[in-house]
Amino acid sequence: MTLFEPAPVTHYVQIALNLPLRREFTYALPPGVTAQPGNRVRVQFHGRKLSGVVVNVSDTCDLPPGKVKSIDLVLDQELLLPASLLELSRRMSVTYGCSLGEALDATLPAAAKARGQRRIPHLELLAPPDLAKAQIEQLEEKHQERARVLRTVLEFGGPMQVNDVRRRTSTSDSPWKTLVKAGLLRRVMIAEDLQELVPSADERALRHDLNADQQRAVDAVTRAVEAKAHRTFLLHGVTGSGKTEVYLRILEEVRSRGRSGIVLVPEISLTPQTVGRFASRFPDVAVLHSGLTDSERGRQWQRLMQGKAKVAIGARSALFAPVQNLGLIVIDEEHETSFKQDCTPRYHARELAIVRGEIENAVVVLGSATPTLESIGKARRGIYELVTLPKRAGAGRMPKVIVQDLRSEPKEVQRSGVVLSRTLLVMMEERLRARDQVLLFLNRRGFSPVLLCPSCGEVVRCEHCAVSMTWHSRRGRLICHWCCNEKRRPESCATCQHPAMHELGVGTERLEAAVKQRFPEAIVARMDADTMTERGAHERVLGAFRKKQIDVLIGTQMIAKGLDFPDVTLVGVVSADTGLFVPDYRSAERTFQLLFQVAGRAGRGEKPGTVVIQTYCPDNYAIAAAAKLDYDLFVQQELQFRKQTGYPPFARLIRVLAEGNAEAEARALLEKAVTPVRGFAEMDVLGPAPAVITKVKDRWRWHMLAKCYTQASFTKAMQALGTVEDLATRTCRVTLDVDPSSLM
DNA sequence: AGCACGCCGACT
DNA sequence: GTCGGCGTGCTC
Repeated sequence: MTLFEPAPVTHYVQIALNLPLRREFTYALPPGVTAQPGNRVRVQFHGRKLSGVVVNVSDTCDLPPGKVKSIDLVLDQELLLPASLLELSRRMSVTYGCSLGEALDATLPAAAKARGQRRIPHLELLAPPDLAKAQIEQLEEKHQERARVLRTVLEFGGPMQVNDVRRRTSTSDSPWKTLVKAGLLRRVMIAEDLQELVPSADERALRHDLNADQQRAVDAVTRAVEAKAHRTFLLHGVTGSGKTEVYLRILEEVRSRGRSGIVLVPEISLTPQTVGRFASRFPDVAVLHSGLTDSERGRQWQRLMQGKAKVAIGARSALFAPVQNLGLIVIDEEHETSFKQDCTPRYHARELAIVRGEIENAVVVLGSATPTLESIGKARRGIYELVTLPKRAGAGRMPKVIVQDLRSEPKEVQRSGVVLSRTLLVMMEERLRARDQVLLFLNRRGFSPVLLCPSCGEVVRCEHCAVSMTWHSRRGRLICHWCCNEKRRPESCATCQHPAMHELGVGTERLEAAVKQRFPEAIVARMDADTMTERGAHERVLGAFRKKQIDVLIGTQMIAKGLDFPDVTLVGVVSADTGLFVPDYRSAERTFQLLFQVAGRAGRGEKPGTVVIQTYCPDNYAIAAAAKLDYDLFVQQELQFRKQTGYPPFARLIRVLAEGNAEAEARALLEKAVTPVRGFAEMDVLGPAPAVITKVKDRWRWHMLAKCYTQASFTKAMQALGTVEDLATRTCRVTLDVDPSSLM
């Protein structure tokens, strides 16, 4: 027994809250309560209960004592955020300009936040379908939003998540609430759709023997893992070169050394097949995806933290898997845009993976058949180590590519609207006769993107957005692809009263009609956002295509990636130029990538494949390089362009976007936002300028772009721009976007 | 982000 | 005379 009781020491904790406030708050720990950095706690904040994360603990506090409150309680002691993930969140907040609390919120699994079965609001049709249809007609003229919401739920054919409805119809809460009040819809709480991602059992990843290139890749990465130092590898492997087998072997090596691995795949690749390939080799895989219930995700988290699972696989957010003793992070298809989060915190999982690799001395492997210029640029400068798989591993051969110059088509064909060249038509006929299958790719939905007055040249524009409206013939409406606004097709030109409007350009609807007319015997199906509104439509169409119940499949982006059908021997790219003239420094890269990926759909089986690329610009370097399936040729030219213009990989971009009800307001706000970075060294500022689409949903948009040529100037710019979001007013919003994925 | 406080226009 | 618009400021 000591003579003096130790004086009760009050401990203070710094708490990060999930609010757009770029600072932390100090709370006191009640006597007897302990907490450490990484603990989640519940606190009273400005009259409401919030949960936050402890980021620091100290014995002292320099705030006036009356100001400091005590924390309410420490939540789930056992789910302590590891120090490395706390550090990763810090780096995220600095790099992407969000608060630490926001970064931590992205890092913690939605799972660990609320326990138990989560119930999600859904909307279902209450009125009989006939009545609903009649109501849609009625609402169409006066209440567009309500009509859209009702139609979307009707077409979906079952309870649909409120959030999905809002996203699909581009509306707020009020239209569906009004429909609920009117008794047409009902809001039901449904336990989260357990789309359990059961690893497909028939997806046995057979242990293929590695070829020399694959073995070299495995050895190189394994050596780096062995060295326990951070390194980044860029695995450049053509389609079908067996990248997955390489990942699997490296993971085996990682696991056999008692270390763990994380595999990130693009959202669309997170399927039972993909997961099955990993699960069949690693029984201890933890699958992290959006379809998990909170409690299930919490369980996966526990398994990883306790080291019971050593491999985590998932989309973007699986980067934050709390694995023990991390050895490897794989980013498959590193060029995919879904690795960039498009809401706060706007982090890029690929870039953050490298940060995590640095923090935890882990190796990062970026894999792709068409690496981004960012990654290949770093590989060329020796920042990443390049490993190539130049040959296809299995039976498939690279397809033959034919470039069809549309300028040489007869004028009457060009004028007819749908351009299907003679070459493509002849080949389609031949392949269909042989009972092979054909894919036609056109990255534009609807019938025609523009309705033009042939007399005065006016086009039908959206009243709410600075874009033309797309004519959708099946629905018989003009639709704005930015705000979903619809309207009736005008009988005559609104400006000059000319009696007929001309359909300019080709979308998938028009293409479908033309193909059906030209090949009446063939079974033609279309896959785009308009035909895929029903539940399960995706699987149904792809299933039918696999069973060869469909001869020609027409589609947008949706069919460009990952489809693997052995009887597809012809792929037609109807218009390779569609994305080429979008005012974005990446338009050539996107075009090349898309063409390369689409070409990869042909000749996946024994039979050789052919790709026909139709274009008005056969000499454009992106198209010419894609036609030769020559990635290096494209990169060589694109790097030159990027160097001249000062874009990535020669700069890191920061975009600031202001959106306001009046153009002047957005502009003025942005002028204010730029001032702190004007005249900085080693960087350039473009703008303020109107955004490419300068008005969306009646909101005017201005932006600026900071091109930072060095790490130092980037850091400095972020310090200066860190607070721009605080300039926002009630009517004008400001967003900061590092590594922006779109400049529109 | 939320929420309170506070200052000027159209309504019982 | 009050109800309510949204600008401003603060949150340990």
